[in-house]
Amino acid sequence: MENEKNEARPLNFLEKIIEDDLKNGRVPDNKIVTRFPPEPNGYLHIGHIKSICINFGLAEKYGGRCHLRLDDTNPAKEETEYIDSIKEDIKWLGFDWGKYEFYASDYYDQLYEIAINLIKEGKAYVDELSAEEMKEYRGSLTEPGKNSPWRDRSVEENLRLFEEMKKGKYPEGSLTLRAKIDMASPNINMRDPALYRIKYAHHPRTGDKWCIYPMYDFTHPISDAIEGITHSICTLEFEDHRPAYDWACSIDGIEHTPHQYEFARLNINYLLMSKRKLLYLVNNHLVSGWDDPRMPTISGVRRRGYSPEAMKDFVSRVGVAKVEGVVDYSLMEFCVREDLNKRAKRLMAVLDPLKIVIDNYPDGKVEYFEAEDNPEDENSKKHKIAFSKNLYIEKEDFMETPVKGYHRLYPGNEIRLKYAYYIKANSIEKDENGNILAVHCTYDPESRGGTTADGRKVKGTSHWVSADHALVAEVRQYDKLFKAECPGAATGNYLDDLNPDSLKVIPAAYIEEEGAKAKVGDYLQFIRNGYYCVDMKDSSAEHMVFNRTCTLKDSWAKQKAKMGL
RNA sequence: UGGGAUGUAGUGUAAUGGUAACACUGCAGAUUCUGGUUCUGCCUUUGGGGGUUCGAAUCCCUCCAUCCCAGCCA
Repeated sequence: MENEKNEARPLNFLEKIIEDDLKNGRVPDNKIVTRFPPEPNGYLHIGHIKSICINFGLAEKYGGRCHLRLDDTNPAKEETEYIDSIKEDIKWLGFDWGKYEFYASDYYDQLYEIAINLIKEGKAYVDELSAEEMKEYRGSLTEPGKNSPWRDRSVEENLRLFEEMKKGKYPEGSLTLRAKIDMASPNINMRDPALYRIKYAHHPRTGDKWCIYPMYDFTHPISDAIEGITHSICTLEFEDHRPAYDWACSIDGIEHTPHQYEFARLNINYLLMSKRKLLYLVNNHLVSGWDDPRMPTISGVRRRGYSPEAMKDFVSRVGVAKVEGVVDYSLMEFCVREDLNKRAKRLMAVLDPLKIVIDNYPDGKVEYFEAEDNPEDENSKKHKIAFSKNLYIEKEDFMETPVKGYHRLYPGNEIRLKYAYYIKANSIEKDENGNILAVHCTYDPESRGGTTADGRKVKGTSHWVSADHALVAEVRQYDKLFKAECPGAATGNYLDDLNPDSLKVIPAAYIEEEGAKAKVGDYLQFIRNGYYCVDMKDSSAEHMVFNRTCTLKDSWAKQKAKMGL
């Protein structure tokens, strides 16, 4: 099913490059090797799904392999918790790196040796410039930089200093090891980039073994080279680093030469993908955590009830290119709905109840009707639904004085209760303030099962539950976290665009009994209400909690809006 | 103002010298025991200006717009 959809798609620019490389024998053993290299400093988000799908997807498609490499070169920011969540998220998406799990820190010894050789070749030096001084010496975007006064130390002195740096003789920030490239380069990344800095931080994997840590521009290309990566795919902001990447790959002793390619990262309107901003939301309890169902994290969308297949379909539809754009949220919702429509089990749930009394239905009588689990599935199973005299329907399915175009229940109008009977509204029971307490109806016994012998049609079909049989559960109605397409665009502060209605809790919704069987991971549709899932954290057998994954398309709501209602 | 990149319907992505298309959105209609699904139709596109060519989204020149880069972050 998934493959059919992908087959028709044209090649993206990376696939073209790879096919060309393969065709021209530029790939060792004709096996491409890619890698997904997250820094374990936060939770993966939807943007990472694109990168994961590209890297693992390309490897799958061309019979190569994809490495998982945790880019752990900055112990100040990285934590084991993040490593674990990253692995879980990739697995959830259905990708498997097998034995190819690596850490940049696996290469610390090799990197150190390479640095020593660089020094010996006069291609690296220990600098004593402070951070501020280094900034000054770097020049600006328009002006060239100038050489550090420490640039021309002897090899011996550099070797000694670097050795001492490693041994912990110097405080943080006092010394760096720098590549000797070109302080006048128009590309700032080539103005003697730092290779190593001193950092007295506990590393999640190497502990306190090291107090000097290699920088990205040094570590990444060499890690790629060591692992035999053929196509090192990253996002656009690293384009400027490609010369540095190529510089590192050309260091003596590096035999394998990987190549870097850049694609545009995924942006989606109404969503924020910045780790810093997401972290703020978490720390300030504006959401319940990284896995809050409103978060654009992988753990968030998982808990929200999106399926990995839907997310993969989504990024596949977005495509891969070098144009920086913003994808419509509606495309993602489309993918989620399309996926869920095919797989979600249908249940009837009344979220905003209006009591219905079927006056001509015998007291205490209970009938069971059969409901299809999924009408989209030919082999759908069925389940039973209890019907009785006292029912609930949605409040919005009844109007005392109907507006134009309304074809649900109103006095004198006949509708169908799905799978059950036709009913007609007779009278309205109100309290002293005029609030409706119940609507009294009569049912047509001839319409049993939802159709009549005379073949007459009704325009409305409502879902319902039997008041005496319903499961009472909590329902969390999630909506977009931000109400603006580009949060913060108007005021400069994304918090101003937080959607105050992003979560509405319904403490006691009525759900048909079958709902009690729902488990974490099940995909559900509450008929006419939306797609739902069982909350993986807060739901229990005694107190079930359902999350709204997304709404159904609602053309009636649109029509009403147009009429100004 | 230095360097690097990118401009194709509202959005995303194809078309690499030969009829500009696919998907989403939007709009209209049909079907429907979910105002869902499904089906049909409609809307709208090559940033501007030159040039090469029988022919340009595609090649050349130029202008414009947008994004990225001055961490001892990745």
